Amino acid sequence: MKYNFNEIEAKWQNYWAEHQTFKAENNSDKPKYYVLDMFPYPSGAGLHVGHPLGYIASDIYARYKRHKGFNVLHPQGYDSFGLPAEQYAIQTGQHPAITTETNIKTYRRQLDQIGFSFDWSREVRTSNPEYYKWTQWIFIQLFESWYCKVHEKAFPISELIALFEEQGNYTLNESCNESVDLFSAEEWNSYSSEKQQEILLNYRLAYLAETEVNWCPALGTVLANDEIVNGVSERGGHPVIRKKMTQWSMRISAYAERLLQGLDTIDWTDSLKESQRNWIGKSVGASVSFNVNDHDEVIEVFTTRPDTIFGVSFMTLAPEHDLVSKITTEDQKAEVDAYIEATAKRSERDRMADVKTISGVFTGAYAEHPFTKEPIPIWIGDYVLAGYGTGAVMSVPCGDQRDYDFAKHFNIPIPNIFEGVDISEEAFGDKDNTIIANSDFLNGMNYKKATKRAIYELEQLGQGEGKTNYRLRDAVFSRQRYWGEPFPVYYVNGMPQMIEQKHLPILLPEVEKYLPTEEGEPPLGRADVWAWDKKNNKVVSNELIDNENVFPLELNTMPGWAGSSWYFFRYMEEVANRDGAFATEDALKYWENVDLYIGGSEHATGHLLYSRFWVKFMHDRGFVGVDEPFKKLINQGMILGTSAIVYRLSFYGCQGQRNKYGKDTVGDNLNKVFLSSKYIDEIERIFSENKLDKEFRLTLRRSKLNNGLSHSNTNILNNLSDLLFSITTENTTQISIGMNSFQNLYSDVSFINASDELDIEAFKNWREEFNDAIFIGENGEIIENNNDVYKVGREVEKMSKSKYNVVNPDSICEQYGADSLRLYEMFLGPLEQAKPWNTAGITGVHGFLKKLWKLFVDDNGLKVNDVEPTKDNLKTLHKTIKKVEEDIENFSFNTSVSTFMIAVNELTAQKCTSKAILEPLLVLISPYAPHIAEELWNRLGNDQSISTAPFPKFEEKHLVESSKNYPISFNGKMRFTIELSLDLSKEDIEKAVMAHEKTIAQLDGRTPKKVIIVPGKIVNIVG
RNA sequence: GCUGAAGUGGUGGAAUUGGUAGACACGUUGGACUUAAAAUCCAAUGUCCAUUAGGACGUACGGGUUCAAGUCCCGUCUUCAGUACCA
Repeated sequence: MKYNFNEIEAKWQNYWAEHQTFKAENNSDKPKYYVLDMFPYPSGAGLHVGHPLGYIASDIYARYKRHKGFNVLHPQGYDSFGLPAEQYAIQTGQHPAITTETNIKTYRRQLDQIGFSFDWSREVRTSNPEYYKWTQWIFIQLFESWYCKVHEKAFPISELIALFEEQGNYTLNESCNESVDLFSAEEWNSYSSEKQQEILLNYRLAYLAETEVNWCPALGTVLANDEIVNGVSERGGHPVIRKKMTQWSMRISAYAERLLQGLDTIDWTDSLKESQRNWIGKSVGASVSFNVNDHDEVIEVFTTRPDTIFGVSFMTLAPEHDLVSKITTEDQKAEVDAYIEATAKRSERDRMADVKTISGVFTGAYAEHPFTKEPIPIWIGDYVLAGYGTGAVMSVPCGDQRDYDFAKHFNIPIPNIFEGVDISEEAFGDKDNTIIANSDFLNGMNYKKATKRAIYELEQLGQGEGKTNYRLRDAVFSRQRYWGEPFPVYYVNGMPQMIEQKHLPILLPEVEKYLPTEEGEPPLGRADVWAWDKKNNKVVSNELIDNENVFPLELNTMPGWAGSSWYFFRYMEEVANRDGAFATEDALKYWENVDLYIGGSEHATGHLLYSRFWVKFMHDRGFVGVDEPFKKLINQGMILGTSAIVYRLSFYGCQGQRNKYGKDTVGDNLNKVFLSSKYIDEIERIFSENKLDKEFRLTLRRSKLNNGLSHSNTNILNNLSDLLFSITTENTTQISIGMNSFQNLYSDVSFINASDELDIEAFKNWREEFNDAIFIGENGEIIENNNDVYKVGREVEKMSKSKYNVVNPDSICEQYGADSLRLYEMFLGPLEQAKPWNTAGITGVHGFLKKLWKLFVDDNGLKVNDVEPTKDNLKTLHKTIKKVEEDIENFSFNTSVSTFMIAVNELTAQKCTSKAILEPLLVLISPYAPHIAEELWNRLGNDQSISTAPFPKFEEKHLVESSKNYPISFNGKMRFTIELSLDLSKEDIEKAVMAHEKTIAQLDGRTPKKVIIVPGKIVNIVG
């Protein structure tokens, strides 16, 4: 009986679906375990073999945990709002919902055929109204909250209002925008409701503010920093400019410290935590105010080195700094304006790339040193960034290399305030070995002490204080797009108002076109029915807007990360109970948070930071019990494609006589010629051995080679010469060939066999331009009727359509089966590592599955019986149990596949037919190759799914050995092995080894200086 | 620049605590079966020297510690990912 994987896999996929085998229970005596994948955006291209890698790993873990007696939640869904469907809608007019639905169908079919143990009954889609209702609800909660820095916690805004009414804002410490003025309780109470709302906006965690944004005119939308790659939009590569706009923002900066501290409580990789730490960018130091001479202005700076305050010899402002225009003197105005204009023209990209050029201008103004009262010249320079800190720095050239370079360049004095340090060549930045000098009351102190003292003195003067700065900026939350969550917001006199929870969801309106309006409004500006009737609590036609009862609704939509910041809670709730809340209290309490999260590292500073922020907020407000969403996180590495490259001659150098009609037919066939990769390697070798310039051309002449080169192998060129002349017309007398004579073209990888040989017929028929191609093969033949083979060059790079290296899982499943695909993806290498896909290798794991099958079934049917297992059988089984269990716990799935292969090879050699061995083996394999495991399990007479079977128990006693094959080394080099009993003492081992004939031969009469014996491991003889 | 990860046969990769480097698989070569191909099975396969026996070299490069180093320490180079001229 053959291993008919197609039939088996379809059978069990249907069985699992029908029996809801993987449905999680919210009431269970078992311990819970929540395994989650980053849900996919359903793109039109469907899945390629790289996508399921993480899903396969998480599925193995989920299935393993079920065997281990856990109640496992392993759901899946779709991040179904997003730009591609909208772009498609703009091009074709098809509603994004339809595109999305179609794509989801494809995804589901592809996912199903791989045999995942997802609980689809809990599926979520972020674009479903029943889902985004709760995204809108969370947004409202954020709007209705403020952050108290004293309690490090968010509270309802109503409590802040109560505080304002009682004591104004003089005494409060809360996270708010910088611009808020101080007011007393009386003043607050006297403000109009509008003014109060305006003030409150500065405190809300979701707030409306004018922000500088990355505006992409071509897409008509704002982009996040991580959506911009090299200064152009990630999608489409359009230019991006900076622009001020009124936008919804999220006050994630309030949570900077907690997001940082929380990293210590979760099991993520160091590199990922480090990314987040860098992104949050905490630096501890002081803020210092410098009074500007002859002005009322004060320059605020942030510094991490207040201890170097006496080393300040100038100040530098960002060219965009507000004070620049106020303090610049008449004399310097022209120069300053010119500089500002020049900077504005340079893109952010230019400014960042060009680190070496030092530029700046003196403003003519001076600030006063807080302690010495000396005047300090104020400069502007583009190395100071407006967006970080206060956009101004106190420059200490002796302690900071950039300040040093700037001072040197403009001949500004560089006072030395470090004891015993030479600063004639470069700045001294080593704060751990610093002793301060020439600094009044700081003299003789180290960095730590001087910092404390400087801050103390600044505080006495009222010109500074200790301060912690974070790089993390508030996150812009508005997108000028159609296919996203609409805001539950309408405007009364320009002030945003929330729609009450009971009227949610606010459904996305219909529009005729999905483009921004001609006036530059977002696509929702095209909706005719997009106004809020406050009396009747419903969305009504825009014509009814009267700004008394009917008001305009928000035109922006939410960004992609809104829906993905909380979806893991939605899965916790069974569909039947989903209406009343985003998840019930019981469900949240039972499932808590995600135990294992698997996904790509590209979300390190986006999704993974935003969802932590939302969860912390929801925790503060008591909506959830946990304050971190993902306990353990693993990033799967990318699966790369192995492109196949064919080399086409592309000629510039042919000479000869014209034909009798005077027509130039010289070499006219050569541009159809493809050379096998051997020739390319050889020619490259000849070029490098002779140190030839890339432009050099080898000259091939008819019937003789004349290139004047000394190299080891001219045969290949002679042979090539013969071949090429046989292809060209009679008139060709000379062919020049160089490194640039080859055009590297991609072949579709499906035309390549396991030995890198091209299927020439398939390639010729692939595209018209290749129909009459001529191939020169590895053995120096012009290929006709399989007389030679053509080998392609291979290159590992990202899978992409244009490189024809994309492999689709559908064809793999059809040809080898889902179990082979699953095993092979794991077998490729460590989960977290990037690795190339090469379909050729899949025969290895496929062959393994066939061997496994044959262990159970032969031509007469099932051959498993109740015979007593042998010692060897038991040893193999228990060795395998131990290794596989350790591997799964360590996410080392590649090595367990090898372990299975070894086990099956051994059991085959042992001719094992014992059910006591083979049945537990199936359970071990079932997380990896569930279909074949179910089938054989079923054939062994089990009527329950194998997924309910307990994981086999490892028993040490079967692995206990009585003897060991000792490696005997001489001076650390292993020479031979000796089989010795493990009971022997050190002395006995030494005796046995020294008496052995091979030892005597090896020593050749010498007496060893020393014999190292590690019982059970090794013997090393020195001397 | 900084941070993080990595560098092992022709290829993907093993070696989890310093103890037989190259497991497992692909590919290659030879053989069996077959009219033939596919499939399957058997054997060999790090490099070099040697008919054999055996030997030398070998985990990016240069040093070091150790009876023993892919693994630990110091220095250098290369690749990949992230990032911020961050005061």
